[in-house]
Amino acid sequence: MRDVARLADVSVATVSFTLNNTKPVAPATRERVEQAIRDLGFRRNEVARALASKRSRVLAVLYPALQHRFGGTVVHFFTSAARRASELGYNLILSPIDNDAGQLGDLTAGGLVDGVLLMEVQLDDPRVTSLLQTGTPFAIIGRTREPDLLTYVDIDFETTMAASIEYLSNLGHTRIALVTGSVGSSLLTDYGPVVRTEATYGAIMATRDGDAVMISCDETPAAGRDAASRLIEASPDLTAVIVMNEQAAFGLVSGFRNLGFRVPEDISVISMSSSAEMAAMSDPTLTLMAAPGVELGRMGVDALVDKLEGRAANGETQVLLPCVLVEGESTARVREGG
Amino acid sequence: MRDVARLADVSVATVSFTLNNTKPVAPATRERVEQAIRDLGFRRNEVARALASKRSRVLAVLYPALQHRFGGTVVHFFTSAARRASELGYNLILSPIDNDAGQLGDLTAGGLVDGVLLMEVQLDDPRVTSLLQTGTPFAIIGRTREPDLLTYVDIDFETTMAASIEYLSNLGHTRIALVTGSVGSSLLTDYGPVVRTEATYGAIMATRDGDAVMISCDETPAAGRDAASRLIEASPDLTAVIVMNEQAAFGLVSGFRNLGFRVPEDISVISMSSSAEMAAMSDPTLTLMAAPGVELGRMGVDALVDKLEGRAANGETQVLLPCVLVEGESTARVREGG
DNA sequence: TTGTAGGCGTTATCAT
DNA sequence: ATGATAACGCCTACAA
Repeated sequence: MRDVARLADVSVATVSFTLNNTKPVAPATRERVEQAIRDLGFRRNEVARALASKRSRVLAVLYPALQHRFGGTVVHFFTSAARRASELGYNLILSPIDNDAGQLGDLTAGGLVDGVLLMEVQLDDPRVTSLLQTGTPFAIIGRTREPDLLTYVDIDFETTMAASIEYLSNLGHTRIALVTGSVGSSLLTDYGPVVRTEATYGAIMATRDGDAVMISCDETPAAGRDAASRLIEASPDLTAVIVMNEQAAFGLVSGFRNLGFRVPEDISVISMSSSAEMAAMSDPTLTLMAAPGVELGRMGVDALVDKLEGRAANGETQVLLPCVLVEGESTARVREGG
Repeated sequence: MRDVARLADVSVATVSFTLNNTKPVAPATRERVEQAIRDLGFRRNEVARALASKRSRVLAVLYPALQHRFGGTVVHFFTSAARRASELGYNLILSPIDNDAGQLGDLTAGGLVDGVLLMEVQLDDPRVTSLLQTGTPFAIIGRTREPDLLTYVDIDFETTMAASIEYLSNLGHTRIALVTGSVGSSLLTDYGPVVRTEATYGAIMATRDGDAVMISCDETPAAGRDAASRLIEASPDLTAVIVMNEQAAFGLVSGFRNLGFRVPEDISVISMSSSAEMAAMSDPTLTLMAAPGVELGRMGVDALVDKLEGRAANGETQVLLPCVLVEGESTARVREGG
């Protein structure tokens, strides 16, 4: 930068001003500076910039290293978030964290990270508390139990569930079961997506004829096959299933088939909050409510950067995005007498 | 750090020395310093450190934003690489890049990134040339056509293919076909995994009885179903298929089923360089050669960091890892008379 | 073994 | 509109 200043015959300050548009610069000098920059192939040193400005323009996305989803949604999310960050002049660092404890302190305390994107948040998440205490700016992908004062971007499970039931209803289904996921059994009661989905399902079904039948199973195809049996046992005449368990959805379909039920002729299956790539791999292909991974990534970054740049005008940004219906071959009008 | 020095009654230099083990420090003073650090909850500023030492301890993983695989392998890779980086005191930033062109210059020129991990490299990759020109330290996940002078970590497709054929041979199969993947048609001839796999397949089959039958199709289940027909047409009496196309493998199985061939009774299918999570979602579950995503991530980072820290003793690090066989339900002994 | 002091390359304040 | 210059917080010869 000194070299640029010398070549353009101005001071380093002026170079900085034109580079950042931080102060008015005469068109003539600006041109000289830009020419010099071009001639020298100059790139400003981001590290020095970060030190002087006390802002590194680096974001971190925190996600649980174990117990993660393998679906295309995660990759979509990462990619989208990284791209949006890049567009806004930021970089995105990946931080898989094992325990729920305080190794996130290392990141932010080091000054390398301006803000944090928190994934797979629990309803009562110790990491949120920790981030609040250290005063680290952060945005949540998901929602805690009381998210009113927090910045978050989440899937609108309530709307999505309503739309799923509505869709099946329009096909004539009344006996609609719900299958959710679990990892071990501990997370069940504290995992927002499951809790909200089950609550909404229960509430809507209560206003209708059919019984509410919910079960949950591990996130594996094998568990899904097993779930099919349990489902038939619990509700022999069901005609439709909503599954929020990407892996189990596959097992469910083959489980039903093994039990002599055809999908979709006898039983319709809809995979909720899944990815299109996954759903297409099933045979028959699954009708799904596609998780908005790309949008979540983009809007999560937007929300965080807004906050970092003091643009979070009125309070905290809070966004809810519904999944979008993609029709596959796993749903059909209810059979006669069903 | 000034505060720490004052509290411990030493100079800032001494604090730095004990923090970095960069010069011998008397046990007594070291203890005082560490106590002071604890008392003050001091964290050294990584940005300042980076500026002064000219090393940011930040790595970037470059991967094509579009045209990416959705399998669990990518997530495994990212997670493993990020964790290993963290263990070594580095951070990993995610850089999806669109065009093959020079936006990677921005990254490295800014001084924010010490080194680069290059994914999904083509046999003749312009990015490699670019990185060489700018003198950016980098390690490749994959191999170029002439990788002798480069640092790389790649799947050993040759060994994996040999093992796959061997496995099927031992089950009595002789008529073994190969299905590879393609995105559009452009990448086919310049994509290392496909080229090496096909070459090895061809070479091995040439030494055996059975004809070599290779086809390729897009990375979608639908294309896989179509491929099943083409395969039967080309080789009506085949008894086994090796698929290096995770998505198409699913379509292949259902395609065969639709054509009246049972898997594995009539035709065995083995999915090469896939992820266990994916393969388990098939019904029947797929026998696979599991891609070593975790190992690739770890070793890729190791290779790069070795290079950065001048520890790349004798020339460039070059690692080849074979996929490991995981038996599923999609392979069986060849049927009588097959 | 420890201290002193000069950078590292920008930003930002205060003059001019 | 532009220029000097003091931070920014740490590392690292060089001295002691």
